[in-house]
Amino acid sequence: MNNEELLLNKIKAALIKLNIEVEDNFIIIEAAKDKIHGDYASNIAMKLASKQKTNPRALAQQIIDSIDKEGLEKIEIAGPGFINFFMSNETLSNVIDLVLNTKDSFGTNEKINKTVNVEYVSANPTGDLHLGHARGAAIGDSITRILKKAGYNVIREYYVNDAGAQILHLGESLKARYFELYKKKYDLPEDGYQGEDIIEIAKQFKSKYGDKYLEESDENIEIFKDFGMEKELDKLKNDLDEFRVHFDVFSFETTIRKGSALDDLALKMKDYIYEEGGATYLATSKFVDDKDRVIIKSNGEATYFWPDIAYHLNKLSRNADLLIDVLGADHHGYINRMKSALMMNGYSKDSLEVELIQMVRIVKDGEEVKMSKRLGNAIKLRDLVQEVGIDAVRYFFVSRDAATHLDFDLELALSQSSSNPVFYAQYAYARMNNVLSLSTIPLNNKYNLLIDETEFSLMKSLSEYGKIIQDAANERAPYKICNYIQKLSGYVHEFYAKCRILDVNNVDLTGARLSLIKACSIVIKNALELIGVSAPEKM
RNA sequence: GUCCUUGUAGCUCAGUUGGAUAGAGCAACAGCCUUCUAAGCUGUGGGUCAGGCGUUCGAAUCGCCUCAAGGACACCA
Repeated sequence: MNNEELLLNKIKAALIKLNIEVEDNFIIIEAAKDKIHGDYASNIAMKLASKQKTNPRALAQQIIDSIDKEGLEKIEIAGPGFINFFMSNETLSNVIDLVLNTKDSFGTNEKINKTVNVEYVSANPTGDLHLGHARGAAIGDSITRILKKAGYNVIREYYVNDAGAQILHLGESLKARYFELYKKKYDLPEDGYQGEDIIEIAKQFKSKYGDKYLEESDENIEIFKDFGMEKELDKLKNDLDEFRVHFDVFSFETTIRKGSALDDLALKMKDYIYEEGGATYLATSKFVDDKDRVIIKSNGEATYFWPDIAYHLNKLSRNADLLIDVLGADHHGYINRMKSALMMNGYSKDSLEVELIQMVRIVKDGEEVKMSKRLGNAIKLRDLVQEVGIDAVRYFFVSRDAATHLDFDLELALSQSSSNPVFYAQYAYARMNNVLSLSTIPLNNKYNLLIDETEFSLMKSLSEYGKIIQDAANERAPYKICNYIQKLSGYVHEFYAKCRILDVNNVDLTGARLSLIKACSIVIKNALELIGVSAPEKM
């Protein structure tokens, strides 16, 4: 039990004694900003005063009178009616043993019987991942790690749109490059891909098939499509793997559309489908969309929306209680459209949640760098990782709320300067690790010797970890983990600068301090893992 | 025009779901290494929380209006 929970239970018990009933989440315990106000504070008396027809300070006094004071140094009423709690040193230090005993599972919440399917990246396998994908990958992956830590069952999923025009262009582009290798001409489509990678794949195609597919006719295009996609997808998987982003399931549009799947779906949803001007519409405006959407164009082709509905239903049918899509911010209009379609099938509006990732603007020399995937001159994830390292890229991309625009300053990212906050945290970890490895003094639990202000800051900060994970999970907000890491690392550096840890003349204090920094190193490493950043033993 | 996101120190951003004197980092300035890693620490300066009105014991946070920036509003993906 952490300090907040301890106090919450105490307040709850006191309120019951006073015959006041409240919901658990009505009671708020917050860490005091100023030491004068103790360690923790609650505004419960002020929140309840008007309901109880009394004044806040009087109610606060009543609560204090009936509260169990074990583990507390003292309790005070302050200001308009705050109750300030001063914890005993022993209570504060409990967290050290808790961390040392539970190790990596510290901060893990009890299993929640809920399965969340998180879909992210889902870039078409027609080229390399660029920075926009990278932010989605970093955030999506971190969200899955945090949700798992918070106790959810998580399915990490990638959707491949392998049935559309883009893959056809890929096949044609590959075919053109393949023909080139035999000095033959095959017209590259206008929207074809020009990247170098296609030439490379063409060579692989040649070494596998030789000159077997040199006919001009379109009949063999499937061979090129499949081959190209497989190679491109392998590349994406490799890049993502290196970026520490992994998936449990890859779903393919062609599989979703197999056989009569879409026709069956149309039959099932027929009450909401109508034709107008040659096109087929879905009446999404009957639910939460502002207008109806085309699902089959007048030329007979399905829009992307239509198989996407089948896909989302497929995900839900696979034992998922909640779907989270991590998408680019340009998909804003997509949200209510898809929610409406799911509602038509009896799911609630909240069965789908979309995390929009705002654009990454790339700035160089004070000017925005535009990129184009087709022209092959985009800044690739792979290149960036090579320049600045995986840790910096991953940290940088999740360090802010997904909904805010991110200016990625190339010079800043490419220069390995100390302004990168990831070093601050890793350095804190490496320092502690270094001390632990140098010491021959055994760890002990004489925590009553830990009385420095910086030591209490560390203990309180450790105690907060579980709540931070809960918050980050509930709000799908990895940046909250970053903020926590910065705060805890800061306390570590302060402590390190102020308190000498190793002292052969004071084995008791040294042992207690070693226990404390061991606990800190466990939590920092753990928190860094949640955002996919490594914790180096040495720097 | 409608909708979404954003607006906090010179810059980049936090702000614990409405709490006490609004905080970090970078940048500037002044200090701290014969002792565990100075990629660090300590201190100083820096604010009309875009603006206005409202809600209440209490607002950066909630509501309405105005202003500004970016994005979305396809038989594109």
